[in-house]
Amino acid sequence: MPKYWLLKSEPESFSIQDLARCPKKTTSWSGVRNYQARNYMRDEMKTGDRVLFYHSSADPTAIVGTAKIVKEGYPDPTAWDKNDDHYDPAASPENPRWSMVDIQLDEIFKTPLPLEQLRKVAALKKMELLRKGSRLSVQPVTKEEFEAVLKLARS
DNA sequence: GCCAACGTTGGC
DNA sequence: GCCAACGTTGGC
Repeated sequence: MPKYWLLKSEPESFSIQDLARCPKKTTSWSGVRNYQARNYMRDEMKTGDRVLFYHSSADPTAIVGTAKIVKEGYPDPTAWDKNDDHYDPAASPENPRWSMVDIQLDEIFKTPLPLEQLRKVAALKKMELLRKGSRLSVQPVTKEEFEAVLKLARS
C-alpha cells in the first residue's frame, strides 16, 4: 500500500516546471532542515509513494501536480557543503544529520488548485496544509485527501 | 529541563 | 511588508 505525501516548494527556487526539465524528470529533495520533515523522508517514505507538489509563496499558492518517490531516504550532501544555502556545520559525511529522497514527476495539473479552492472542499477539511499555522514542508496526506485532490484536478 | 529570545515560514 | 505561528537555541 503506497502512502501519500505533500511536498512544498517555492517556485522561485524550484517549481514543478523545473522538475519537468530535470533528467528523467527526477530530482533529489535536498535542503530540508526540519526534523519532523526529515523523519518522514528518512523513515517513512517508500518507493512508489505518491506526492502532491505544492507551490508556496506563489501567486496563487496552489497544488500544481503529482510526483512519486523513486529513491528512499539517504544522506543529504548539501548539509556539509559550505557553499550551499542550507549548509549545516553540525553535519558531515560521517554524521549526515539530514536526509532526502528522490522524486519523479508524474503529472502537472492543467489547472493548479489554489488554497482558496481547496478550502471549499469538505473532504479536505482536516488536511494539514489547510490548518492554520501549518508550516511543515513535508506532510503526510490521507488516501482520501489525495484522491479528492486528484478528482478536483480532473473536474 | 525551562523558557525567553530569536529566526523562519508562509499566507495575506 | 506584515505578522501569526511556529521551531531552535542557549543561558540559567
